Amino acid sequence: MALEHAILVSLLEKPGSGYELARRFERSIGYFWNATHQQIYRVLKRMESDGWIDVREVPQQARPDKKEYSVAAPGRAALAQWLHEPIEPESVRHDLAVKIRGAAFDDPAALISEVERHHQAHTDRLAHYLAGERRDFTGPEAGAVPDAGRELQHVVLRGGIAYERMMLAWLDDVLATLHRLGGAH
Amino acid sequence: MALEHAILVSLLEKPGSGYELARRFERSIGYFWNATHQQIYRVLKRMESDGWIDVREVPQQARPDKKEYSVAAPGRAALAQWLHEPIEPESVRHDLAVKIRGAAFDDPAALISEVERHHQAHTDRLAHYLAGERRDFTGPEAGAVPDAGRELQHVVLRGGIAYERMMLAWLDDVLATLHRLGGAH
DNA sequence: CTTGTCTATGCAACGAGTTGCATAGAAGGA
DNA sequence: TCCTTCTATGCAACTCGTTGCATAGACAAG
Repeated sequence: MALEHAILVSLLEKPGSGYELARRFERSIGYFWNATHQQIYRVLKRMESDGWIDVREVPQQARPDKKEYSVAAPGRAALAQWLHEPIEPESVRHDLAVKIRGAAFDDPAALISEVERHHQAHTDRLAHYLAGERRDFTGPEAGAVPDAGRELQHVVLRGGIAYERMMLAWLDDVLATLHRLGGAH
Repeated sequence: MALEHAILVSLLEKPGSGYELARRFERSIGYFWNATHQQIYRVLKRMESDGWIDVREVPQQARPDKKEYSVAAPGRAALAQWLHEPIEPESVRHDLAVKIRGAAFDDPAALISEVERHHQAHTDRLAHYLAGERRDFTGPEAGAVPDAGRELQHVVLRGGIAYERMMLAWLDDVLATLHRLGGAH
């Protein structure tokens, strides 16, 4: 229900086409809110017909023309309203947690390689976040003049980093547990 | 796609009715995988017609009769198969992260009370987890005889605890950032 | 020269998830 | 007495999300 709002934020940060939004959702924003290009195109259509966003046809050479979207006044208002509404604790879906509890009824040791794969994925994502932090949030200007947008993007990124570190520590705990159960067997 | 599997795990841990499953999803399991009673009843129907689970009508006094479900052999097999399939890094939806980035285009200070509400919710959930851990995973037998199911439930619970602690630390960071931006204003 | 990848947009169909409503008896409080 | 809450199940309608497929030009590698 908040894909519209995620798109509004992304377009306020920088106008762009549906395709570009889809790429952003794959990279930065998608780590906190994911969406496929189909979803994005459909929602952009609706937002446009609701007057939340404006379109501009941008002709290009050597590639198809694109439609660049930017946020209109009603879209800004809709975002402001959403920001003032309370939201509920998000609904989580931890497949891995379900699998771990399920492993009690199968072979726990068989999960080890799966958990190791996840460990690797989180290691990669952490490295990606840290590289982004070094690139975008270090240097002399950082901290001198407080830019709200920059500060807020940084605190969200710090959240991503904290999440990945927590996950890695937990996955180590899970692996140790699985090895213990496998060995006692 | 894995609600079936979450239900299978829950029914293997303890058979029960749709209503009981819905309550479990509200409490323990729902912190890692949430579902409404409508979804559960619908999926139970499908699982029953697929032969994954068995039903038993249980008459009761002073309350409506219930249908107690338990896992049949094909259900166990389906779960085992799923456990051996790799799963992708779960898709996340952090509304709050979107709101925080969106606050750059509104009043950051207006988010403070919202973030404080989330802080409170996570404090409560952490307390709930810790109480559960004290209740179910302490005492003389804990650690002496390694029971796989118990150990695996405990490691999942430790994950929940680690998650809540990480969130609380991050929300403190977010609050400090919002206060800094509000004060500089 | 064909195959594959990248940009760019979109339809159609299906499956998953949400919301509102309905039933119905028992228990407990205002 | 009436109102609400709890147990227990379910239908209907709707929106959201996913998957498969299609188009189409440009470019690079084999």
